[in-house]
Amino acid sequence: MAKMQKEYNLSKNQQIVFDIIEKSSEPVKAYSILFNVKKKGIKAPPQVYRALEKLIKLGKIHKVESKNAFVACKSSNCEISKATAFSICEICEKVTEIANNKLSNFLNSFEDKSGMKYKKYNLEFFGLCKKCKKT
Amino acid sequence: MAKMQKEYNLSKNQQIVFDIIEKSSEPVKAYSILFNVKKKGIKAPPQVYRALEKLIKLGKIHKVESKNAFVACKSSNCEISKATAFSICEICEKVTEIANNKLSNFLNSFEDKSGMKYKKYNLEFFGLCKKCKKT
DNA sequence: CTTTCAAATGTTATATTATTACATAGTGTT
DNA sequence: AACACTATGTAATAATATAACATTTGAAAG
Repeated sequence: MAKMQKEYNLSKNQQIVFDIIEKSSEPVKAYSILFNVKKKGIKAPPQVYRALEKLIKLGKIHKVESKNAFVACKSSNCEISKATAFSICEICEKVTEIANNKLSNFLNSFEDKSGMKYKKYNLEFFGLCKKCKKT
Repeated sequence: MAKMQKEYNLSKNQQIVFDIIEKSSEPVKAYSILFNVKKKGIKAPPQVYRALEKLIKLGKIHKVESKNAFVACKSSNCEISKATAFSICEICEKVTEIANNKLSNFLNSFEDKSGMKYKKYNLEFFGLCKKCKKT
């Protein structure tokens, strides 16, 4: 049975920061993380930012640029992910990672006339989620 | 002869800020703008940020989220633009707005299973530009 | 022309986000 | 043990952005 893959060797601080982000149902800001981990001995911004940086490199979290906040990667466990797409509700601010093959195939193979080949992208869609559309 | 459309009624500060951004060949940061307009009497951050906010609303500039910097909209003069796509070179950091119908058509009509309809998107591609690829 | 209202401005202070710099400690080799 | 590499701790500060409030401007309506 396909149990979740083993957490890949995160260091102490990395694991602490990752746990906070993963447990959250919404994007978490760096200083909110910092506040929440004071009790665990992490006291200063660089400790948090260093962990965030590493977690991003590992593909375990993503930064939602328009919000300066971080979410755990849901689309594929522990894979290094260079292609991210989010949907963001403009009212309730809910952020959801989009996993859609048509979208990712299209973007991963996109080339424009500039001759630039893209290895990585970040896409943020804005609109109204189902719930907020009704009200 | 199709002369550039009249600048649509920008206020004094808005015009000053826009001129700086438009003349730059690269994305401009808010505090860089602030520094550059001190001589014109704009002295404090809110003056710059308010102008930026308005210019974004008007579609005359865009924010490059991953860089916290601002570029003039090149793809269509003076239109309110809710769909932005950029290519960003990871070495030289050159940022170019992508105007590509196939891309914009695809994204504008994209719908995912969440039932969310998107009115707006921002896409940032990362890679190596032609020049940097060679080196 | 003057009243009115919304938009824009000026100003001070402060909040939020992120990095630099440097010292120390752990971890896994050879 | 010696080495290199990664991670940690800590203080200070840089960079980005907003809040709050007073005032002015400019266009539209009476």
